[in-house]
Amino acid sequence: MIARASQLFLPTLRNAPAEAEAANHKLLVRGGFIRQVSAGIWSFTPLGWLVHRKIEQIIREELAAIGAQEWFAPVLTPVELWQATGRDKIPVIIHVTDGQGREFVLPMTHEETFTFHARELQSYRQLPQAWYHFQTKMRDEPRPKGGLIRLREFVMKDSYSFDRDADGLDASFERHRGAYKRIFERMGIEAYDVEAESGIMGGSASFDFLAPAESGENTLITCENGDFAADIEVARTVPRPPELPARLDALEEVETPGAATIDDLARFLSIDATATSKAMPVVKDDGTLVLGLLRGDDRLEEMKMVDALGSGYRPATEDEIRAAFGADPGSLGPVGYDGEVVADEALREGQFVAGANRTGWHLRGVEAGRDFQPRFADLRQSKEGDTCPHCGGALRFETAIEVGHIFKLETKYSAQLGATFVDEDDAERPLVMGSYGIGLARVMASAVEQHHDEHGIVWPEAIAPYDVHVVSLSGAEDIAQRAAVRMDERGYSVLLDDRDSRPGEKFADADLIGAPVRVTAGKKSLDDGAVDVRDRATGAERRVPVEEI
RNA sequence: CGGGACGUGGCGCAGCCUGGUAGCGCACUCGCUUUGGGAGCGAGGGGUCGCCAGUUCGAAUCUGGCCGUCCCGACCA
Repeated sequence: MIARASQLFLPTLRNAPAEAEAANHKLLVRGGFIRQVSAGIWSFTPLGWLVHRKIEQIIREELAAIGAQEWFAPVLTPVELWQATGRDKIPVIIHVTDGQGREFVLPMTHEETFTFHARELQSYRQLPQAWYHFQTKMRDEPRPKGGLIRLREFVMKDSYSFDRDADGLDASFERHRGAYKRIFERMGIEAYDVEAESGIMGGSASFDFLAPAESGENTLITCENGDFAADIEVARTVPRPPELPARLDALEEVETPGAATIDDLARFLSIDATATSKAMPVVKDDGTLVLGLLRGDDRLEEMKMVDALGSGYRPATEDEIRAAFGADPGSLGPVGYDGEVVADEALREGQFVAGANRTGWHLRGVEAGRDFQPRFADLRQSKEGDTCPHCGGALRFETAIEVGHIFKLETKYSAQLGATFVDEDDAERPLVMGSYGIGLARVMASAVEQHHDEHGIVWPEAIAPYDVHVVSLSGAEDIAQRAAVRMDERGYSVLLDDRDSRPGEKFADADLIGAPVRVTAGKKSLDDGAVDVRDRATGAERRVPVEEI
């Protein structure tokens, strides 16, 4: 089909709105793909919806290829279904009440609804099943941001797999993981599947798909040799080896007046920060005080601490610290402390300087196992300078957008909602479930973040709103028309800019809108009976006779 | 929820400090000229200055409250 720009709503802008900061935000608004209605709430214009639908169709095709079946499940969901799983209490869930006082939830994902339907699965003979739909999701985001990156309302593709056992789930999970890789590859989006936190979804394992992008909210770590990729929250990378002074046979007290920070301490003792340790007393949800211990140059990764403690926590107050250690913060250490000590793996080998639990004093030569008995855990946050745990290669740290997340839910939802089946041995068992999401708007944002230049968007072919953008300049309308028809007949989607405006304006809009190929018909090419075909990505242009395009 | 910034026509901005009847660029309408990277001339249209109160003869401008949007943090399938 040939779309005529003169008849379309194509609201391109010369300037981005002042509040736009992220590349996807600026360019999608300027290019006329999206318009904001409220914070985190956007309309897709006809142009933007073309892209959204292309993304949707690629996802649909790849899910069909693994045998998943498309549904359409409602947004309005009786609250009782969510009370059964306890998720009605999640703060970001939006609740509504109808005119008769009935309560509903506007879901952020559809585990409850699909598990409700899965009650109709009766026998292992019907398994496995994989169901999905595209539906609007709602989240009461406290802080929407970054254009399409963090939204209060957005379309998600969410799938749910139902298996009879863990092996079945593993297979379903891997099928989805493979489909996701193909989806992002087809869309021209660089994305990595990395281990992730399961958060409030629960379940036994989960993987994020992270697309490197400047305005992303996650930090992705990748190895230069391509054998490692992880989210910083769970990454276990190799820290720089410590520079330790000569070993001591026994502890040695040293006065360190006024040395309250690791920097002070290292300078005062003329040692490297890697030869020190850092004490982080925290209080668990149950009120227990635990001493976290890190190497001096490391920072605590809070998600890891939660995992290590098996509980939420908060930093201890100064009063609690004095009561437990008898010293001020800044002179705390594990030696002589009678509570639990959780030490980072980096402190397993070697001797470090630690606080002496006596204000203004430290201990040299502190050695785990000899001077204190810690439980070891991975607590440190990966940082620049760490090396790859597989090959020792250099690591790259970059921000990334979470475009997909896949979970092994096991039987969490099926057990709570009574979705059971009868197995081969006549036993009734809960379905073993997985759930798999992709945020379409985030995919669109990622594509723009990864593919743009100073002039506008450079859409990957598979999700471009149009395949070809024909610029019709005055005097060459006929040849432009012929070129458009020819492209159309060859199966390309064509945007024909037949508006009565100046060449510069048309070129600027073509760059902004970002179709992969631009075809210009104007006086220059007219004499040759030709058009100029330009590649949006490279800018390479060549003159081609109309009959040959 | 804490910190910061901003709110003046569709978009970008000035005016506010020092109160006096709202302006610029782009866009829009009409006419003429122009046409390979955001044209020129002429004539026009469009704004409760976020909202509410207060001070004042008079408020876009000063004061108070509220709302909205963006950024940082908290939070985050």
